[in-house]
Amino acid sequence: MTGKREATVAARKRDLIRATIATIHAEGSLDVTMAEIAARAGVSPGLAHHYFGGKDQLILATMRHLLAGLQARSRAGWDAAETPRARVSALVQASFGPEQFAPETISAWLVVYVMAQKNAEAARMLRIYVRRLRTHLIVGLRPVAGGQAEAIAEAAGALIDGVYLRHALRSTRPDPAAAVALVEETIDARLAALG
Amino acid sequence: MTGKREATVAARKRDLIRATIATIHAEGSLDVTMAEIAARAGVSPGLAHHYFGGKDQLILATMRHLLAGLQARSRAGWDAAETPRARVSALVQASFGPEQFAPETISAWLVVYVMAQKNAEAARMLRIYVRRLRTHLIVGLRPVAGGQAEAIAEAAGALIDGVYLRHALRSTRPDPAAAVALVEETIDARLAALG
Amino acid sequence: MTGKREATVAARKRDLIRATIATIHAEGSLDVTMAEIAARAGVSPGLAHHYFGGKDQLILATMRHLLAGLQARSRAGWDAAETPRARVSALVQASFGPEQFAPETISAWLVVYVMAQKNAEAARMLRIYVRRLRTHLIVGLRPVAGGQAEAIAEAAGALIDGVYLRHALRSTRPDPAAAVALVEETIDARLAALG
Amino acid sequence: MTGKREATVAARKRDLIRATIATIHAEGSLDVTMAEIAARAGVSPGLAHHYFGGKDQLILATMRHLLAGLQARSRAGWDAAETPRARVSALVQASFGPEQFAPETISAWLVVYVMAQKNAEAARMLRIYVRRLRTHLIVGLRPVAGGQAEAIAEAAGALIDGVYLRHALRSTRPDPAAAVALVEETIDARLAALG
DNA sequence: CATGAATGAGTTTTCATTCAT
DNA sequence: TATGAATGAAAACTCATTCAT
Repeated sequence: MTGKREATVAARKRDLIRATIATIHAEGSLDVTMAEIAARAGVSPGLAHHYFGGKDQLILATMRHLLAGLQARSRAGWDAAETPRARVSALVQASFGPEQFAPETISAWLVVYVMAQKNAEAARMLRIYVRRLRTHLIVGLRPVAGGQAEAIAEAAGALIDGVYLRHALRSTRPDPAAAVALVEETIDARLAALG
Repeated sequence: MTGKREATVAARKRDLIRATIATIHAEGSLDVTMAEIAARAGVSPGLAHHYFGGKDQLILATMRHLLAGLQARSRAGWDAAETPRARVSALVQASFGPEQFAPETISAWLVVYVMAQKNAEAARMLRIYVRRLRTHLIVGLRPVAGGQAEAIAEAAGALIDGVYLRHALRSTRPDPAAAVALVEETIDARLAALG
Repeated sequence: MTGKREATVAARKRDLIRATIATIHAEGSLDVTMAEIAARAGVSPGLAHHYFGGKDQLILATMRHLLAGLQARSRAGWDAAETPRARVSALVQASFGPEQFAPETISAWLVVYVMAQKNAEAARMLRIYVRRLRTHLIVGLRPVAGGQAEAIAEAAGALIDGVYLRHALRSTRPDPAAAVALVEETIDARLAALG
Repeated sequence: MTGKREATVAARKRDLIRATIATIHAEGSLDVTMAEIAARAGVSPGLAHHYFGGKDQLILATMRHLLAGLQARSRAGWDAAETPRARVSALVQASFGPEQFAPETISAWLVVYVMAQKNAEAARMLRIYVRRLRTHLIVGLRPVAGGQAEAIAEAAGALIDGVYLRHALRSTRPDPAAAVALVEETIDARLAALG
């Protein structure tokens, strides 16, 4: 009985987070109203509050959801890879996975960056993500790039974010393969330039 | 007579645009009030409306100001450069010039990307900027990169944007030299990988 | 459950419409603020918006309320009357019924005419009212006035509106009986002049 | 020198009053801005203030202009008429003279009635007009209507105002001849009904 | 006298949040 | 729990009026 209820609550929360992403994409900014999100999730405006404690909390929860999804994908690919270079590729591919590189998610990411400008918690979470990606890239690159691992990791990380940013402008469907190729070719070139 | 007046008006407008950038940076988002901007510019809230016709128009004017500054710098560097490769470097350096790569400007750029999600004019202007940078990069790269010019231009453009985005998170002073080096090294690596 | 709630909502809406009429009368013009109306209705300023969607919509709803009241009265009198001439009288009496010819309503009518100058929907509604009154007057007058029915209907309609307009200026209590007499005597005279 | 200046001042004032009428008509309400009126008159917003002392004063001056025009016409017709009945007709015709019955003037009249709801001076002026028209109508009607002169004057006055009001709704060009006929026929009928 | 830049008070409108049911 | 009616604070925007030039 409680179990079922809790399941329902969790489902509602998930619905609300999904609705938040969808609404941000539809609206194109953080200027989304709780009423709009709630309506899209099929619940009352009051409920969103009740569950998350406020708009900021809901946005943060959404952000956590995005980061968790990205991290899960990264970890899975990382664990499955067998060489350092393959581990780096796994991180790149995770960034452009079907769920992460969807137009809705891209819009949400952009908004998350904006939110991080004023919300300490959002900034903290985003910094952790950036640092973690950087650390993993370095670990993966060290065996093949040595002392240049940091620089290449830096470039690769910025490049991934840049590709996201540019797709925020496009109306065309994002092409994950092209995005991956762009980043991979750049990493390869920088590695080749070492020798 | 009129001259002096017009100069004053133009000066006030410039003040307001500068105040807009400063306020966006201070506030960290597009959620800045006209009153706040006006106060920072030392004018009444009503004046910003009077001059620009509304908040959106003021933001767009600010955007135009940023793009114009960037373009002026790019053009100057481009014209002064003597080799194709040097022209490409000029574009990169223009992107990270002291005014463009200041924390205030970085915040404003981020906001502009967000605005472009819902404002058609903002999207149009941003797309023109992206296209122009791309075109120039290709022109500069063609002699040295041949058929790979497009791919490298794409990577370089995304990288520049990515570096900006990452600095939007940092509280430390942006380091133009490091940013330029990051991009230049990547371009060099990709060019080297061709031969 | 819902029934009670809906009743409350409908009641609040009615309150707001009544408050609109009262405020227009007290203020003497369309220059009434939503805050003023809301305060008179005992609700928050935001609620009027929530319910009606804006000031214009609230005024239009008020207008609809006035026209509906007038029409209900007209129809009842019309149906109860047994001769054509009596039907005409019923229309005249409806125009000067206690609710329609109250000072508050008179003020509101004047404002409605002004609003119709710029608001298409208001103009449409007012034109429908004028046309409907005219049509009914003609139907009632035809058996007794023949080909002169149109001209007399026109005069009677204008006279009713003129009496309203003149009472908008007076501070004294409107006298329905005198108003009815004025119009009736004129209609009688014009009918008498036929034969 | 002063003469010329004063002539210019008077001309500017006249321009402003005409611009006020035109703007009220164009805008369809009292919600006209000083800036709009001034622009239409080809002067600066500040000048309208300087000349009239404020918006209310300008509107009142406009009202005075309308009433003066109407009265001049009435007096001229009255003086030229040779029988009591002809004097009454002169008043009716003055009300529907080409300048008075123009769409612009009709709009302005409506606005004047609205203004009289809250502005004491406007109400006073309008009441004087109504009383004067009434008095003159009675004087003209007395010889032919005896004790019924008051009642007929009342009806005629209300009818004139009603015809104006109804034309405020129409988009078609007002037809002075038809308006005069409507009122005249009604007066004739009421006079005929006496015998 | 004339301008029009500038002000700031006043109004509409929006929306996160609360709370009675 | 869940609703959605209601609030009220905050923001954009308007415009009569002022005043330095």
